[in-house]
Amino acid sequence: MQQLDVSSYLGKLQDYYAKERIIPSTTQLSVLWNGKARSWTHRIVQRLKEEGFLENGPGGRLRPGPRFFERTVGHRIRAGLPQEAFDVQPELLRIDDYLIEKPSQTILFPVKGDSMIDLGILEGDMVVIERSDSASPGQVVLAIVDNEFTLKVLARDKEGYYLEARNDRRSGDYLPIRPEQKLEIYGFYVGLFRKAPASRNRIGSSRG
Amino acid sequence: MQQLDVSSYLGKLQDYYAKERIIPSTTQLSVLWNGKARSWTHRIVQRLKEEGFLENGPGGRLRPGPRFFERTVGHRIRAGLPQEAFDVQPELLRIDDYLIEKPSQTILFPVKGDSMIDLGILEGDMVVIERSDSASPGQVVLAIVDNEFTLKVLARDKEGYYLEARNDRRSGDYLPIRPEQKLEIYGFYVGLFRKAPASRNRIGSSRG
DNA sequence: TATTATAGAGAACAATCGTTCTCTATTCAA
DNA sequence: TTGAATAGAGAACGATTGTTCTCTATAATA
Repeated sequence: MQQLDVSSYLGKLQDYYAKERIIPSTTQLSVLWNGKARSWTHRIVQRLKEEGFLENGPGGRLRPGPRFFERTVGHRIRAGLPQEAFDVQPELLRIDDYLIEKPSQTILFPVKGDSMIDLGILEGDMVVIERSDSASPGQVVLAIVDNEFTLKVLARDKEGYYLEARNDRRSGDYLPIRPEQKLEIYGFYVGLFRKAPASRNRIGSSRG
Repeated sequence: MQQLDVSSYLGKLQDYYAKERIIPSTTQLSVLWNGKARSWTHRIVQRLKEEGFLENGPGGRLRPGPRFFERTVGHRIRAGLPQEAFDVQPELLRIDDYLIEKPSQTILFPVKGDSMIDLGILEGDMVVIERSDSASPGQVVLAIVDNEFTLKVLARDKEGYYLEARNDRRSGDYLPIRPEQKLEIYGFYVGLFRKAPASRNRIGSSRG
């Protein structure tokens, strides 16, 4: 009548995955889980699948399921915290996987200037751009204007497509850009990442 | 005498992996690469291994190699010609390595609220936190207040340490937090990443 | 023209795969 | 004490695996 404690098996598997980046086969899992029989291993795998930690990819191979990357902060470090503040282990999740859907059509771009600051896009950020010739109004796009790349919001009115900045405080400096002929779009914005410069963090604690 | 263009094969494989989170078997790769013979597929895989895009994990299975997650970084100025990428080698970057220095001491944390919006940290962003019990004034820290995690700027005055928000427009809503006893710091902010929700992108092109 | 590398087909190998079956212990609750 | 669930062993299945052969056809080079 007791519950099968699947978590110790899962823990070992997660550690293995963090190191090898592969879900092992049943045979190898048996070894990893202290040499149990393959049939038994298979049964545990079934449980992990039912609970969403594993799933079958194409070809019957195992792969991480949606819950595989979960881990609770409280459990690991602060048992006292009642809050279910679960986070994600960076060893398990690749940020890359999270941000990029079509690697072959994705390019990273460093952001210049503060024209998109209202969308939380700062100078020095790296934006993730998915290549595309076209986009919809309202989308953030990387366009080519005067032989330079520029990140702006695509907009449209009766006169056609144009580009808008997103910086209310300096809206006078960033007037809408209307192309002379064709508006050339290079791709659209799908995400960004930012490394906080140690220096920027330390800039005084006084607020304007 | 011509070079085998392995990059188109690699691109398809990278796209597949981004979707399925598995490197397929030789047989499946043959299908993915437009139905080539298994022996030929195997030869291409060998090349990808030589170049560091793939490698053999335990059990002979394929897994992503060290170069598999490299992404190209564009530069601001567009090279004069419509065709980019001639003999100039593009700069490559691995997002995970860029953001995370100490994986075992790093956690990812989802941002709640807009209290740090002036630093470009928005609701729904994932912040990269490096564990530490202490921090310097001016640093952005993840602290524990009232049994909840909160991301704020660490500050200090004659009365001691306290936490500040960074939201000028709603500064009245985010008053400095002064702990009753000890200020408990969980770690400090080293970066963030953000996936642009498709819906957020489409929110109208009109500006307040 | 002869040569060489690319691009591909097809067969064959032992090894491993996931899965299913039947058979024991052990443990715990009714 | 009985029954049922857990925990595990072991054998066996056909399918798929990675790999290695040998054999063509094409295309570019020397």
